[in-house]
Amino acid sequence: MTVSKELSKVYDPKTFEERIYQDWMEHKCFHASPNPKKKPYTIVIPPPNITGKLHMGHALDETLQDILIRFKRMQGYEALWVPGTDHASIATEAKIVEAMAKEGVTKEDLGREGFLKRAWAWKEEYGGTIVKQLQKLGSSCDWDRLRFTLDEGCSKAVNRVFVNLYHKGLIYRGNRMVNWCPHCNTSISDAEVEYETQDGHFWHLLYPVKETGEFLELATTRPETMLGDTAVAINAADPRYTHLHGCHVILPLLNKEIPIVCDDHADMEKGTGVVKITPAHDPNDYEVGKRHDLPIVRVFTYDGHMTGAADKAAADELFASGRAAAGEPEVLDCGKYAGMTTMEARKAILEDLKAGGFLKEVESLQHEVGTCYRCHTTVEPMVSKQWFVKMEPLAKPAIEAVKNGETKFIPERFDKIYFHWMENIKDWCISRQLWWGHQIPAYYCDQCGHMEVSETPVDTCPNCGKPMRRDEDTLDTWFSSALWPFSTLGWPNKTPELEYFYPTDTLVTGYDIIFFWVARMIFSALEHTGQVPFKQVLIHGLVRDEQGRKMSKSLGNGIDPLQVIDQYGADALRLTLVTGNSPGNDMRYSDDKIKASRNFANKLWNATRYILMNLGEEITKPELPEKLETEDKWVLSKLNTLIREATDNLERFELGMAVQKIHDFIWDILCDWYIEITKPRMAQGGASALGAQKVLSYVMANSLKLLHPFMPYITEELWQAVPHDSEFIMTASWPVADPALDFAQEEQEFEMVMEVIRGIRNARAEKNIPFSKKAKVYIATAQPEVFAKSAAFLEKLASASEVEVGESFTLENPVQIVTPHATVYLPLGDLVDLDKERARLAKEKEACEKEIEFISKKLSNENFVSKAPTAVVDQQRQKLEAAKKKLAGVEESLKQLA
RNA sequence: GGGAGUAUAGCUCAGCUGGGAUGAGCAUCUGCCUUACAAGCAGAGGGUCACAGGUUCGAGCCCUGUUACUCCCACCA
Repeated sequence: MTVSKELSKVYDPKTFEERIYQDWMEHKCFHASPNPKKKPYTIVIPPPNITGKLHMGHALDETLQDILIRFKRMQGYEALWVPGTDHASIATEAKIVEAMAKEGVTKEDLGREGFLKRAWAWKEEYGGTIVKQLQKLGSSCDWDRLRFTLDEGCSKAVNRVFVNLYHKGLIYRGNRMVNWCPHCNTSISDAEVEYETQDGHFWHLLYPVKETGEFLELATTRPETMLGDTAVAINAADPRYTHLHGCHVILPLLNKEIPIVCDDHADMEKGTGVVKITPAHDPNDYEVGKRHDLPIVRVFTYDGHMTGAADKAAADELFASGRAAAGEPEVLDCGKYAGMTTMEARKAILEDLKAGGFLKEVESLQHEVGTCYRCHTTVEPMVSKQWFVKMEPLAKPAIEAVKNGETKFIPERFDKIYFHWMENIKDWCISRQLWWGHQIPAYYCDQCGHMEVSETPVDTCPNCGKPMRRDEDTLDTWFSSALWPFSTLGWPNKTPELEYFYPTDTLVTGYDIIFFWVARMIFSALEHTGQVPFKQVLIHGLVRDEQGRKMSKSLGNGIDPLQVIDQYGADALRLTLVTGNSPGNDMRYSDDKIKASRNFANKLWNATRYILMNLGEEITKPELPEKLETEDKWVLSKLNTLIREATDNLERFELGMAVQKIHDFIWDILCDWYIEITKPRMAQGGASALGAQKVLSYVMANSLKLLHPFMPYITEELWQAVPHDSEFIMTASWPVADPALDFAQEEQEFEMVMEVIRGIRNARAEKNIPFSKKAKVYIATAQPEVFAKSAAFLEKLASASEVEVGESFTLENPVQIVTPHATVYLPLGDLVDLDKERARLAKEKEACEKEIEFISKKLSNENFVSKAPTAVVDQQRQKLEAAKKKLAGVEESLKQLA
């Protein structure tokens, strides 16, 4: 890498970010492989969808991961960050189908093979976009290990898992009530249903009772399902309907006789206490149907229309052939309604009911309607034959693993959400009526009805020798991503990577996919590898817009991270995302924040320029001079504290805290104080200047290291420019506090000088004295040695023309600034208003007395002294001492003014 | 119907498992182009830590209750 000691005057990330990333790549800085000499640290990326475009959520997620992985890498771990992408079955298939529609081509036109060919071509063309975008952020993933959920290795893992679970009886196929999306034309899992509050109606219908001729009133929000009613339920204990036990109603429009059954599902408190039962299209009714052995009559097609003669014929044929599985629904020919969409049918049926006198009234209401999380089409519950994972046996150990701390959520409160979900989990519907995905490894013989589940293709029936047909369906996308932490490391093969890097360490993800993904990884890993997939789950929140709204396509309020990077640089974006971010909480993005981050980068850039401008040729690596001045010791001691605290914060995943402290150190301690203080020394030249140069280089090198995980580009660029002792900062070692550089005494002494400087600045600012107007400073102190060498600092930082240190001074009407350790006299001549000075000092006196009273009261409290920790008590005593000293000084000053 | 989160300076948020809020950035006001940086420097003003109780020597932090906003879960016909 080229060393450029000439830095431009203004921070311009565009000139180096890309070059640095290339350099890292060429030098394989991101690569990790099993290394017995080091401890592993592993993160697997939450694989973004190949259809995806980088958004702020990704940017936050990747930034946090990159900070952790860079930190651990510098700490000496063999740090592996496994990257990859997700095939995203529904999303991708929908996208391709949409593109095809523009050309007037349908899936069916191409056939399965043709479609998949096209899908893979699409993946080759666009699937890499998101990867390039991740790289712009500076993500230090091991790109040699880039994986895809549909690649060979992941597919092998999927098949192995499916077959294993099947043979253990944990995967089964059957007719069950599932959520059906008529738009995506597939079943979806419970987790994929999103409930939305919608305005709807309660239609009160009247069903005539066959035996008595009376009308039973019941209400429904979905009248079109009435064609599939196979009973009406009442509660056995309901006195209103005792006389109807065992009776029947005549289903309007169809004139079909269906029974009145007694079931607890019918709630006497609600409405009329009568409920229609449609086992094929309502989860509750399905259960009632099972209890009463009611027929299941399907009236909707899978693409959201009313069934007709052809649908019925197909079903009838299935029954006739004897191949109908248990629970196979019958199908109704809906006659005049056949072929209508469910909404059209609703309208027509209501009209007919009204005409027949079966519609009593219409009531408006708001209710929760299940919609597809992909397309937000209203989900139709349907009985359908699907594959399921039996969850209860898998959930138990997964709950246990979090309970006993093998996997920890950060913050902890997400435990509860996880437990609640796991404890109430239902079987997971994993089959999807899609083509883009892992095809289910099940084979059927149409001749004898035999089924084989196998990792390898089964062409002929082992039972009767006839050809076998593979299940057409594919698996839920989340089925493969559930295996991600181990499938990417080579499982089911016993690879060295799996051996070394697994279980992984930290999973970083948003709280929105705990159910979809995190929970499923945990039970899958425990079941198939016997270990948890990761030790910690660091949960972050959403990045919202300036007004706190969720960023969304429909609102058009999304901010493109790539544009931000283009304008301000990746480092500024990263710093913005991590600053003030605390685990589990949402954050707001704002332009002001990004500008503040960019400004910090600029500050750091210029501080480095200052160092370089003053750097002696003989300094080639960061090293300390033999003789350290008080201010050197002060800054080094502060640096030690920073190293300890920032490291501690990082280890506890308090990334926002860590970066805040590093930021403050660089800006306040290093730039505003230490650099300023070196200026007189630089001007002076000689050993003193050289010493300052060395300390500056040393402190800067360490600051850059500490900041590197957060702002990798700028720190690398600057590292190359300042004296450094490692080729790349990203592979340099993490700073460790050196106890030899703890200087408590000098820290305190220098703080005394700072107190004086602040005091003078304050007094001058109050009186609006311009910086250029210098004034002589007299320091009266009991510790003259502390202030002996401060003249240069005071001249530079407090506009002192000259400094005199002594035990006491008598001057004509000076401004007096009192600190606990000194009284400063500023002879400002006409600028001093004696009355105002007296008033100011009187106010200070009052404040001191108040403070003394407050602390004394505290210290005279027996309980406080005996019960509070000694450190706290000592601190209070010190404060009291300081306040008393200051009071004495103030009183003395007042006396002089009197 | 259950559960969770949030409530701290005008705005956006920190506050490390209790020790006087020197809180931070932005915004506002004052003065400075002090040769690294005006994307900067030095200052100032600004807070009953949502409300009411309780525990404690001591509460922004712990407990109880209340209010407001947000989110998640749930089969209500």
